[in-house]
Amino acid sequence: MENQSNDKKVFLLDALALIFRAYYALIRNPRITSKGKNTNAQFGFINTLLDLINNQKPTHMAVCFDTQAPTERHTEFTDYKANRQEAPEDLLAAIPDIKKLIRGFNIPVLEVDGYEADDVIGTLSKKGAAAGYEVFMVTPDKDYGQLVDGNIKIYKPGYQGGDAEILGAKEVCEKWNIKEVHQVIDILGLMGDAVDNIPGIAGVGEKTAAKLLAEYGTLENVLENADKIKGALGEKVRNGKNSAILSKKLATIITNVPIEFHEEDFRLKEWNRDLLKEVFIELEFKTVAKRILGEELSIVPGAVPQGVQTDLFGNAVEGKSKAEPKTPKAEVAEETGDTDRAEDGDIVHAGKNIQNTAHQYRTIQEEAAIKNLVKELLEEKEICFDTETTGIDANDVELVGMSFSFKPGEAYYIPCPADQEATRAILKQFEPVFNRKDVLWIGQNLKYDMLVLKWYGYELFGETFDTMLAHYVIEPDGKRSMDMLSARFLGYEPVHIEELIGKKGKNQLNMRDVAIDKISDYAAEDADITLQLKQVLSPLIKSKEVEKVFHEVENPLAKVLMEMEYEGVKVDQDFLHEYSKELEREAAKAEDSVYEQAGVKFNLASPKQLGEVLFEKLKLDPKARKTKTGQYATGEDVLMKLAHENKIVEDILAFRELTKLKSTYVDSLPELINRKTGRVHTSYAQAVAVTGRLSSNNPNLQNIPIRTERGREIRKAFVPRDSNRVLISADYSQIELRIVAGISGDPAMCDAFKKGIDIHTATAAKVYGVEESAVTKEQRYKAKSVNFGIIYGQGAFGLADNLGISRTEAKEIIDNYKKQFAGIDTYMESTKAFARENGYVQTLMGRKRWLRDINSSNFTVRGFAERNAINSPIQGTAADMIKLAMIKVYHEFRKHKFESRMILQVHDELVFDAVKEEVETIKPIILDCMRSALPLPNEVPVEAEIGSGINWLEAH
DNA sequence: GCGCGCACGC
DNA sequence: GACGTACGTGCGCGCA
Repeated sequence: MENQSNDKKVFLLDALALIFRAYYALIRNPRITSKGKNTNAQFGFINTLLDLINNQKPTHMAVCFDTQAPTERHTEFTDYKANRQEAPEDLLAAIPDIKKLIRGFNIPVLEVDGYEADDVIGTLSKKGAAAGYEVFMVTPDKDYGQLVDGNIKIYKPGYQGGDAEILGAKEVCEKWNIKEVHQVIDILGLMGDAVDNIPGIAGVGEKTAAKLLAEYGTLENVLENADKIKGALGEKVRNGKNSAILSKKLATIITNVPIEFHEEDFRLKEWNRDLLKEVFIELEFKTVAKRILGEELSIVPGAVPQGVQTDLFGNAVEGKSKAEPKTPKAEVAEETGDTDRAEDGDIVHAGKNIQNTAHQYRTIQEEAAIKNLVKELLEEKEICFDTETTGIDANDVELVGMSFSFKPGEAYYIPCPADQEATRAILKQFEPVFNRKDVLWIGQNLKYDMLVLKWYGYELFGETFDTMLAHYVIEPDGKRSMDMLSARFLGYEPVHIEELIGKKGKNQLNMRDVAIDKISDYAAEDADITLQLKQVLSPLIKSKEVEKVFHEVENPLAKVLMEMEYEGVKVDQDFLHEYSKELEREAAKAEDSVYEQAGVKFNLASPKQLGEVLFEKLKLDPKARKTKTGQYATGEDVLMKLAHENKIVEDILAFRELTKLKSTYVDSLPELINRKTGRVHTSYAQAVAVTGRLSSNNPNLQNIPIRTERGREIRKAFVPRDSNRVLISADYSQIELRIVAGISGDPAMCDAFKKGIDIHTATAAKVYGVEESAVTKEQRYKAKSVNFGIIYGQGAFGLADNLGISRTEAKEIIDNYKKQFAGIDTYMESTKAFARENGYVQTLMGRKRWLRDINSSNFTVRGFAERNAINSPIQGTAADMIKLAMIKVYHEFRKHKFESRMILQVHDELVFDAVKEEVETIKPIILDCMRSALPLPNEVPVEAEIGSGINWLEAH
């Protein structure tokens, strides 16, 4: 389309279709109850219009308004389903506003009674092209049909002009490269439910329909010969006759519309600014009005009003505009006057460009030179330290070199030879430096470097400033590789590691294989950059007011985590081996049973194939849900709904569970056992989860099964390292709810915790207005779900889904909950208000999460931000608390010189590999550390439970 | 190599 | 049918 000159284009907008789409987007979401002015109908229309004007700069345009709105055809459509008959009323309500907008923008209107925009373009295909114009039609999906040589040419979804026939859906899909049948409907300018009716017969899928059409030629022939069609199919065809005819009528484009093409009728004129202003005020489009009218934006490219960069359905439109879109971040900064953002921007420019700055990187190998360096390092107050190693698993690498930097632009690299004795000798010379207590160690992900050192027997005693963690507390979302941080905060792109060792893959080199002078430059630069990053990030830590969580939580924790990773946990290989065989047998049994019942062999592990078998071959559910990629959804929730009627589903679920357990846990764990220690050493990611939680990988020990009988067995494989030890597990009880109670100060909930009443029972008693002793199991279960939902900021919809109850009932429960626990409702509202005001929310330790979308005018985006606003302080405070507890436990253990070790953290649980004689001594210490780590407001008590046993399952 | 669907934890 | 459902990691499939 690029080669089309603008003055040869005419754009047609089907206003009614646009409103229709917006309207359905509205009513499909039950949470949208607003019937106010500022609805999606108007908004969607203006978005599409502005998008078009800004991107395509048409000189000629017309709105094709289906004037008999709803026209005969639209009326028929809404009759398809009785419950949608309310549609036209609201639709009509929006029309006057749309008309005002059209007048404001001074767009020519084509009013042709009783015809669709489709018909108009169909007709113009015969008449308009002669005038030398290309006619484009903007459909609700913003796909274009182009008029070429009197025919409408289809780009992406489009429609066939002229005397359009209804094609078999399959044929249409093939012809226009469309995956989903419902898109055909969009193409034809119709809406949703007619999906089932292409070619108009309910219950006849596209494949069957195509077959029928191929056999009889036309739809009319199919219907005429309906009696000859055998069985259920014939029945369906006969029953669906009327809707088939209607479908065809709906989709047929009329090409004899009484309209003539006159160039001047389509030419765009000046906007009527006064009228626009009036309409915008009326519709409360304040932001749009300000941007369109307050500034000279008009239709100049590069001046796309950012406030309307969402599509018809309220989704953010990315990269559609030729103008460089501002990031949402920038937008927030602008709207809230967030000076910190501006500060960030300044830093990029204020930062030194290392490339242009004289630097001195030196490789230190001679003993005398090392002595000199050590002497110097003993004097410095702050030292940046970095290691180069042979791999990324710190528990299984050799040191290749170390770099130090203490002055920007200067750095030293000390190569360490493959001969480990020689490397040890070099390290020995640095021992006094490592042992310094009066030094601040600076590094990027120091946990890694400390772990490498630990394997060589050294420890860093000084305090630490980890640039990765600094960035984590400054900006918990977003990426933070060193290259990225350098580019962003120093304005410099460092040498990328792939330039040394090649792209990742089987041919990637080992650091050991790279020439020393090459590594030296790279490694020294890393230390230099990290040092400079510290200078930049340090003031940001202060200005963002996150010193507390940074200095008191994250930095000290890194060392604790390092030690836990170093210790590892022993797994019982024999047990897993046996269990693997058992799982294998059972999985095979379930698999065979599925094939037998399905009557066909396929790959059961493939959701795609399974979906086809279940819903096409076995036809278990004629209304099977599909995923966004067009596959049948076969998730657990979907299958469970079919479970009571079909034994095959049971077997499928069993197969899923068994193979999941086998592949993810039983068979993988032994492969991650470290050769040196015979244990698995997980790695904790300290700067990944936006809420402040840790995450665990290689292996992930935070998702070991516990829910099901068979899954739970796996916990038996986690054992103490020798027979003189046991495992201890200590976990917080209802910690997140206690935090909710504490920070909201809700008297009812605080009281329940203070009295030590089971919180879900207490909740049920309140919500259902009964005595605690009279609460039924079901009431407690429902109350538990509500409590759970509160923590996640979930609404009635999610609750209903979770409990399998109606949304009405869910809403009732929630309303009652809010009444009984008014403090919680207030907390949720005030948290959202705080977020709107400040652009962030925070935990008790001052850990912040910035919510740039909290003031978004898009309800979906804003809703997401609002849920985060509620959830993050809760989840984050729980994360702060256990992190503080871990630091406390670690220091207590060191102080008492216990040999027992903390080895795992699973969000609200700590696991210890404990020496038997110490068990009774350390249990109260652990509990005390956990309870006192972070006292909650309003005297809400913090409780923890503890147990021990010969494996993790028993300890729990 | 990557996106997706699915499933495990808290 | 499409919209949404806290925070994570990892597996196998299917496609490029």
